[in-house]
Amino acid sequence: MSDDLRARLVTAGVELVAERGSGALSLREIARRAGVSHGAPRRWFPTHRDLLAAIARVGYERLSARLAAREPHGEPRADLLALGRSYLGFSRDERGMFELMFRHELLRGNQQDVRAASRPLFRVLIDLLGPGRPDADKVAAAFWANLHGIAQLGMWGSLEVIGTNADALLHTAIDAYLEH
Amino acid sequence: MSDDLRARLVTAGVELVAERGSGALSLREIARRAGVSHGAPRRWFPTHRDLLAAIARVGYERLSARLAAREPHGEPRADLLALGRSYLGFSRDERGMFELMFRHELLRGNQQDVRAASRPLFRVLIDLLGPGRPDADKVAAAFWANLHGIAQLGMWGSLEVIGTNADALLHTAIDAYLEH
DNA sequence: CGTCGATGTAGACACTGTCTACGGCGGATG
DNA sequence: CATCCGCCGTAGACAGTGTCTACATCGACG
Repeated sequence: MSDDLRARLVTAGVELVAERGSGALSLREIARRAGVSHGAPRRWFPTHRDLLAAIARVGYERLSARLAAREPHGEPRADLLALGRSYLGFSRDERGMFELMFRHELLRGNQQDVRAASRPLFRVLIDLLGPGRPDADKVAAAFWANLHGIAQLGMWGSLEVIGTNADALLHTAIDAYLEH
Repeated sequence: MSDDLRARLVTAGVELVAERGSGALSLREIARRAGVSHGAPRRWFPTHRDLLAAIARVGYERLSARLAAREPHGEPRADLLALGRSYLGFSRDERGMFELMFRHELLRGNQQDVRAASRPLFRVLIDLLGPGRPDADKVAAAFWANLHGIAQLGMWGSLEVIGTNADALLHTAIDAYLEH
């Protein structure tokens, strides 16, 4: 055995991205942190990208957990607000991980992980946004996109420049999508 | 003279990103394409990041031009649709450039360029979305975020998986933001 | 004509991801 | 018990990268 090293490499990457950002995730640095030589990761991950994808996967799980942790009020507006705040809060608190999770190159072979992570989010959004509509899935996807776009804008500081913040934009997005 | 080389390096980068994607923009490859040694760019751009930022800047200009090219119909819904399609079309046609333009590391010192590029877009959005509202700027920003999020989702193929497409999501976003 | 600053060259350096040969160790097999 | 064999990590090589520094070249100007 064992895939002990495999897990150790992933957690080393998770720590690294939290401490030093998504730019510090070189293969050799992760190996160094895990206490092995630079060739060792290759036994578990064929390529650097695969290791990064595995690290991003725990990001998806953490985001899912955070979104699931909220308890439904029953009132759509309050629930949407709580959900959106969880999402935006994650993008703020785990910024490096969030960047990693949605890197273009990584999403190539990883989009099924994204889908798996966003499926529960989707179901909740469908319940909250359009319980009877035939296009409820489209509405949920569009709101998802809105949420993600707000997170992005907030992350690279384009919002303070305009004189607003992510929470205010979340409110106006909810207003827009809730006016049935 | 001359800042001839400066311009040549930028256009070399623009060609390169169009042909081989945003991952092919190494400093040395750009220099090679411009026909100079790998040390030459340093005279004009202190660092690799600065060169990339200059390349992204022509992307901002192209996007602005594309958005400005549309002629207003006068009808908000049709105008929003045309505007959104221009944005989404750019993200599809100039994918590598679009990725480059919104890279996290680049936007550090470049966000004023983003702002300059998005200012005209903003004004149009304010006119179309909420001509009389006090929170018109927030509505415009939120719709901007929605548009951008849709472009992102479309780019990494998450939409076909759900069984929809960017244009359909654009329609539902417009529906949401145009109700009242 | 001589000097000097600007501009590009060439090489070094540390670092990266990938590939390959090798060593050691444990467990299965004879 | 002895002997393989396969797994797993090591170590070095290789090409490529961004940055830095010494050097060459060339044109303008006093």
